[in-house]
Amino acid sequence: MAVKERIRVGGRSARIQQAVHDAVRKLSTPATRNQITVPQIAAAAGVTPSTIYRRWGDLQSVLADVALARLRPISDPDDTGAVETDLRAFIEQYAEEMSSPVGRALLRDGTSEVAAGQISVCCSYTNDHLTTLTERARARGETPFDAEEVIDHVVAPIVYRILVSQETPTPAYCRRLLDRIYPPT
Amino acid sequence: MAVKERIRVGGRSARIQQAVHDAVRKLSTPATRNQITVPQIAAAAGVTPSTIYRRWGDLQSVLADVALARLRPISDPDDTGAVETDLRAFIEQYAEEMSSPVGRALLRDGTSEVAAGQISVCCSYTNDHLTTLTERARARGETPFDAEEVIDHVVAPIVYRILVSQETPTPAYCRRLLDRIYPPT
DNA sequence: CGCTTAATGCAAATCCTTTGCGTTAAGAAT
DNA sequence: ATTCTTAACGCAAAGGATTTGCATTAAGCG
Repeated sequence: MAVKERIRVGGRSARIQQAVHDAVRKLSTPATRNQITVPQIAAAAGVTPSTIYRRWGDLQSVLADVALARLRPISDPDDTGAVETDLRAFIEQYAEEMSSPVGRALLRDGTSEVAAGQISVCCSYTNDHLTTLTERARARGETPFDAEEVIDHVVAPIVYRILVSQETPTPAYCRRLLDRIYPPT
Repeated sequence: MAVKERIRVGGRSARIQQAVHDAVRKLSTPATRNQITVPQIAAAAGVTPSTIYRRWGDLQSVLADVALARLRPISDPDDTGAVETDLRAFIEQYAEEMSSPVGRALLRDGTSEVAAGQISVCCSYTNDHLTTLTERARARGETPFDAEEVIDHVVAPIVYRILVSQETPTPAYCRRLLDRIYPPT
């Protein structure tokens, strides 16, 4: 179930959302992560379970929401001065972030939105970041990379390893993937 | 939770397993897929819910078990006589199968297996199939493809689309990916 | 300041899940 | 074939989770 759009952004509503997010983070130790329940979160956040059910729908959506909020800070990839190094830096950071237990959980929660055919937000974040890099490149007068190709042949393999085959993508592995986009001279 | 190994394979145990599988399939219309409950399955299968909980642990595991049983028939990729067409046929079938609600659910269930560092079953199926194809190629005296490269640059993008960006990988898209392994002459 | 209404709290009702215990039937031994 | 052992099952009660109706609170607005 999707998270409700919040018409009212200020005051109590925002406070409760914050309290719930904090509660989830506090309860999200690696050991207990799979046993979190809505009533637990509610108790830790000082609200009633029904509030959470009404606003988020189910546990999965709460976790996904928190996961997304937590991914947002990556938003601004470092500006290294050149598009190739920008992309390499971003991908390395992305792989490291997503490989961690937290990142992995975030990835899982972010992709487990079940309901409608709405686009996964954690996917559009990645798209946004890549777009930022290409625009930056264009502003510099550089030839930008093909974002779709990077998604298919760099991001996708990294995510596949993390999510499916349960291997950790090493920096060396990431570099090898990137060498397909920017062949070493 | 993993499905219990069944020590007793015949008789009542097998009958119930079959009944539960049939019940899930019968209840798995695209519309109702997300609202199936264990008690529903139990009722349709003519058993008590506690039986299902004890044997499978939770709803997720039941669905995963059924999904796996349903995907097993893919096991033997068609033999088209040449390694390239073998791979192309397999990938196309794989993409189609995994794009379906059932396949998608399997991928999800496969990745949501949290417990130990055990390798995901649906991942090892894929590995097995690719190994089958490479061995077949070798037996024919052909040069086999690099399985890891196929995973990274063909399978991974397909899975990423299904799982993360929620697009359907079209046959044309799959062919384009495969053209990187076998460039069109 | 008062009005309107979305969001929350509370509590009851419903449904899902777990668990203890007696029963059934599969598989092995006689 | 019969008996024995025990895994798997059914039943029912207990324990949580989820849903829902209704009263209350507090945002946002004129």
